[in-house]
Amino acid sequence: MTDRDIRVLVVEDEAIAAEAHAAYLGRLTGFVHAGTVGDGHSALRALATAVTAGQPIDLVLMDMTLPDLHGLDVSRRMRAAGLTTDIIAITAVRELHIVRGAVAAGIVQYLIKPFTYSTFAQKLVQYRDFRLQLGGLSAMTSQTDVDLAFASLRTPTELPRPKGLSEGTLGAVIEFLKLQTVPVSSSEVMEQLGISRVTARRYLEHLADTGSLERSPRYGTPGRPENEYVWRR
Amino acid sequence: MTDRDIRVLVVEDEAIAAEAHAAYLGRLTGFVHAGTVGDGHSALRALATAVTAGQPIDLVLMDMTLPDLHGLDVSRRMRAAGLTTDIIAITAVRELHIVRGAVAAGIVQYLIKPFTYSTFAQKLVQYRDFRLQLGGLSAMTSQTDVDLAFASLRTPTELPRPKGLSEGTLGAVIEFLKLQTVPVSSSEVMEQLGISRVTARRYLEHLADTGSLERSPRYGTPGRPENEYVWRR
DNA sequence: GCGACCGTGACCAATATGACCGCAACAGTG
DNA sequence: CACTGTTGCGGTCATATTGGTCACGGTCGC
Repeated sequence: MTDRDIRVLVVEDEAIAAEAHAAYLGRLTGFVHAGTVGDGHSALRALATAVTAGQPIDLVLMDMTLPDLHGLDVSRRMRAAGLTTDIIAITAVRELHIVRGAVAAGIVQYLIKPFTYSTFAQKLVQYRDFRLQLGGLSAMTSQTDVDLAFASLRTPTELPRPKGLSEGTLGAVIEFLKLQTVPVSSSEVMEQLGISRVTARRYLEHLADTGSLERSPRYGTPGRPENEYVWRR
Repeated sequence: MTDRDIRVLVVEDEAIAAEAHAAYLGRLTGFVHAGTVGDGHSALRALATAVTAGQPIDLVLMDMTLPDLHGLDVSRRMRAAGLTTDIIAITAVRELHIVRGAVAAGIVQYLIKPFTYSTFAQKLVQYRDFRLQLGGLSAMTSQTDVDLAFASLRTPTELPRPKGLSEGTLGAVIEFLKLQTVPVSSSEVMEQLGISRVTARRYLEHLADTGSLERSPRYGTPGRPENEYVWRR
């Protein structure tokens, strides 16, 4: 299913934005810019011809504010036409009230303008991972497997800093972890940074939950296994 | 938006299962069982009349195997009719290949039969939280807010884990077993994962008891027969 | 003085260890 | 050939050990 690149159609009426999206796409591996259209009806036509040409679109980057139709209407018409193409919505802040309908229309991701390249890349990489995970779904039989696949689509990589964590300490912990080449335990973080083990764990766990850290138990010694952490990339 | 109960329509052709779902619903606060239908066309009719009666359905628990239409078709027709009702799909294991289309049809959750009450409750509570979060979204303006709302809908559920077993170790053991093509013994798991034989056996036995693993004794060598385990697909 | 953040210590949980038990293969004896 | 003791290895259990977890209280800044 995903042994080839993901073909992406950009639906955006502003030429500058459309070019930016295409350029962003070019910087990501696994994606191919399959074309750009400026309004809803053109999008529907383009999707149909792509199917008849044997090169169906896999993903649509759809701006919600189009000259003829609303992006949500385009999505609904796509569904009515039987298309299962995935859609990532691009919307301005003032249109947030349509998030609700977007879920029902089968929109997989939501990008709020203006966005940076890293945000854009993050969302598309998540989508790519989701497809990869679904690709191996034939062998999956459990609720957990499906949950995991869905989760890879909709987990924010950047949680806001919860209560009990301070900016300064968090920065220090991150900085320390980035310098390490081998996994470190909470005790080592405690020693090196001069903070208590409990505090060190608070920050390490938060970073692990948000996906910045890889967490794995360390065995071999008697006693409860100790978690060790590595900075991801 | 969510200052009232969530009205739920059960679409299920087997009477026993339908009753079970309704009963489960009754045990959850914030949900109201708005009716039960046994096939796709009845579902579409019921949804339409609910709208004209001024009491629209908020959520459909849709079995995928229906006597007249496939649940996925019913979902598509709902979208084509302009309904933004949310859908939780209920499916058997052998239908897993339709997960892909389900996303595009705007299906928010996936339940695999047979499921326990706790799994059921977990999914519905997640959905309720999602609605609550969206309800307060009018004042929100950031990408993070939308991400959080979406995440509350699709976070991975951790499988129930009896005492004495840790999340990380269980995951490691499962991962290792999935990679094996031939049955492995507890000693082999011990060596490869660097854990003690006793620990390895605790996890293997648990997985075998819950049905994830096939267990059989291995003879031929001197000494007490050794159990060997295979991941069950 | 109030909230946010961190430390402390008691308690809980998960693991390794080692002694002991059970089972099957093996070898020797009748 | 049958029976029996021996041997070797994995399963089982109790215990020690260590880190994780939680609730509370202190301290610092606003």
